[in-house]
Amino acid sequence: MAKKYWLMKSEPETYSIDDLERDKTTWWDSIRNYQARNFMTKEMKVGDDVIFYHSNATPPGAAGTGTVSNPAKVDPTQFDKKSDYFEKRASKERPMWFCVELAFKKKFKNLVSLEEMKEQKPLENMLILRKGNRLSITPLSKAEFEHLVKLGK
DNA sequence: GCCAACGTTGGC
DNA sequence: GCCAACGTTGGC
Repeated sequence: MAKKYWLMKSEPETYSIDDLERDKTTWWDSIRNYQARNFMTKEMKVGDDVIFYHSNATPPGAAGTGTVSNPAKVDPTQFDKKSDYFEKRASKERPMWFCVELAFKKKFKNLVSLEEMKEQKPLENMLILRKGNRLSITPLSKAEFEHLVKLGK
């Protein structure tokens, strides 16, 4: 299957592109949204390219790139009673939530702010720009991905 | 299976 | 801190 492209949101106060650069890879756990989960379990493949997006930031925007480095596995945080992400409906036999591993690729020299993205004709169909969109993982076209990389250089 | 209430996200 | 948008929950 052809390589896909994704945009993954994170609040930099929680986990930023700098954290990913330091860690090299991270498991994208604690996702509690069915649509995002289904992207991870059904559509994301090792080698897919990812835009790392800073939400709830000043300013919000695309901060860098990564790549999917491991396919979806069971998200361990759903079994941790002390975690905010504990899921009482889940069991080891029937886990509900999954996570992929993301590897650092590049930090953008220039953060591509949300404001800048809105001005870009080639990006006008991006889901992230749609008002009220809260989905933390969204698919991108190859052209959108490449345009963002160009702007970030 | 509908839908109102509620909680969360995220830009501003 | 406000509020619009949207997903989820739960009563019926």
